[in-house]
Amino acid sequence: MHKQEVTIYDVAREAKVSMATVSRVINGNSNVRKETRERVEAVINRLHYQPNAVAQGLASKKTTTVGLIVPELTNLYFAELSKGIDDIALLYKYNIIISSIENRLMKEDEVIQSLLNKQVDGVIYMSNRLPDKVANAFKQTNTPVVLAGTKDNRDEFASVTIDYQKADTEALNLMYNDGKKNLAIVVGDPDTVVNKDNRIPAYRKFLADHDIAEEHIYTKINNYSDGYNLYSQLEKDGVDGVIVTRDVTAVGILNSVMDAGKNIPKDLEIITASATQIASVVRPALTTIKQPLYDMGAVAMRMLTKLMNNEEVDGIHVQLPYELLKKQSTLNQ
Amino acid sequence: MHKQEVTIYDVAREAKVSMATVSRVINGNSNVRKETRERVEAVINRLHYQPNAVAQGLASKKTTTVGLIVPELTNLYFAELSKGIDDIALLYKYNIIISSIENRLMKEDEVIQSLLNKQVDGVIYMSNRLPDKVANAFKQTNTPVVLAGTKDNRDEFASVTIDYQKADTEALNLMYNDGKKNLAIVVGDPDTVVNKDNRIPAYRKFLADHDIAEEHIYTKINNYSDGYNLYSQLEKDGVDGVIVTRDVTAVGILNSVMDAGKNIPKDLEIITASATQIASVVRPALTTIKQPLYDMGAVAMRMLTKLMNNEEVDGIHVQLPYELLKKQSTLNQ
DNA sequence: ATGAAAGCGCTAACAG
DNA sequence: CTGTTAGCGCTTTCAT
Repeated sequence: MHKQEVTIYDVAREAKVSMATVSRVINGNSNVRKETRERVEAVINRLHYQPNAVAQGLASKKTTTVGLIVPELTNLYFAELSKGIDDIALLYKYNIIISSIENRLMKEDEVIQSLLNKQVDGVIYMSNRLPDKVANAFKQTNTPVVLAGTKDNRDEFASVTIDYQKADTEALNLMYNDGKKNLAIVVGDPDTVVNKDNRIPAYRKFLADHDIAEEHIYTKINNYSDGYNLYSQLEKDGVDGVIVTRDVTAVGILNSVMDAGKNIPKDLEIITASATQIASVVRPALTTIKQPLYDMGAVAMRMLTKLMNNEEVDGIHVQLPYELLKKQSTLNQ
Repeated sequence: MHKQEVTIYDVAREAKVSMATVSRVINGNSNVRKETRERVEAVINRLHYQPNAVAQGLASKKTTTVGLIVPELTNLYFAELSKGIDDIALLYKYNIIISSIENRLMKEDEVIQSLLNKQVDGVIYMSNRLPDKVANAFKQTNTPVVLAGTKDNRDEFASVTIDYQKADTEALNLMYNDGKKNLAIVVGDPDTVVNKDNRIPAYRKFLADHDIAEEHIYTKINNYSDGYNLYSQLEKDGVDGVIVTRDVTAVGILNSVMDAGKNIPKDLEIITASATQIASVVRPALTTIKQPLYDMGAVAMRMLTKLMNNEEVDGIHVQLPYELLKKQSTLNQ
């Protein structure tokens, strides 16, 4: 970067006003006479002046930039959340610094620290774990944070989610009513708040409520091939209905079932807990708990703008409605 | 953002050195005596000092931030490119400001201008169109730009791509050798450089070389349902082999064919030109021109780091090798 | 090897 | 409504 060619000072000189007035014009401050404003604007256009956001940031202590923490870039679940975030960010003129934390090159807290050093005004956090170190960094720098599509057991961070327990219960119930009694749940990391405190308890409660003794919880099933390989186990365990948290995992199971010459949904019903595009284009199409991902992102970002401006927010834990979308991987259509 | 609690000045005072020396320590300048360095580092750790990147940016005129322009967030093609970019960016300690331009709320050049105002050190551009206004903005601000997975007819911007003409020719040839003589090409925007100057010419040349008179070029087919709806037309036109640029579009065609009770690849062969995960999990799996998306992103970002540091680059137009990956949507497996 | 001092480009009291 | 004056927190000559 070379020295900036035209600065606020040049505009001031050409328009025969002080920098302060130019600054007022830029920032839409109403305390400027119409004539003056127009004269300044004319000069701005003539010189093609563009304010230096870094200097603005240093002087005003606001960067109009928010950080986005995402576990993986190549996961449509986060991409769809991000889209909602991005639209609202654009609306409120915030830029987004995105940081994926899947990379083991740098530890998560270093990634977040580097974000904080950039003086972001706020953070949307989509990872399903929030280590103490990271939480402390947020608190120390007094940076507003909103969790999107995930939860934390500390109550202090705002969040936007769905009612995972209710959704899972409803999904299990659907399969149960289809006559499936040997139900299973397939998750990735069993220790995340969403899994440990919501999904798995809901599953266990369902079993208890229906006097089912045998529990089938499969953990650390993270991707397509994990799903594909899991089916032989499911078959061995006599599972006839399964709820899967990641849809690409569900597709792995789906393909495995079909390759084994079995039938979906007759031999196995599948319900996936996140409805990204991938769940709807495979055949048979997957019945899903349709989370309103775009809206969740949008609501999270909107809430963040309020927190950044110290506005009132009514309730920092928002739950949005989901929909149980019946497709071809369950019987009762 | 409140006033920063601990600044370089505090560290200087506590360590009994000048700000200049602290700055040298932070930036790894070797002109600091070992003892002094250690004393300063001790204070930095004790006070938990973190440099303010905004102030650094203003003073040094480098923000260690790059801009990423992406057409859509929810497209795995760009997501996989982005992952390669992100990994290399992390390696060289750059942050990424991502801007999607799918949003019609703000015009593209405004989005780019806002990025430039943030004083990004460079830009990776993934949109398939580069308007004059945008190109001029890049030139005026002297910001290095690398196009990733796309081309521009101006020769001035660096790019990382594959040889689209060669790839398409090879794909067409595969289908031709399978006995398919009524070949078609399906694209989105027909006026992008990649389509207009590469894919479509390659298709036409193939027809000419094989004395095929009838041309089937379908344009503005952008998404799953466009693809799904297109099949009736393809059938009417007697098309028996098709090359599709977007894989989700290809999946639309695929499902439409199957719903019509036809067979893939017997009745229709499909080759998709971008191998994202979605192409590999559907059944039948799609034969694809496998672009090395991750590598393309990584190479683009590496090249950008060189441009930002005024280092030598040998050739600003890089073509990476692709692979024609035969799956179940073509006969000759 | 270290320090003093002058900015980087802008905002924000404060005064008038 | 407008100008003056301090900074914001850091880097970077230029001396020494």
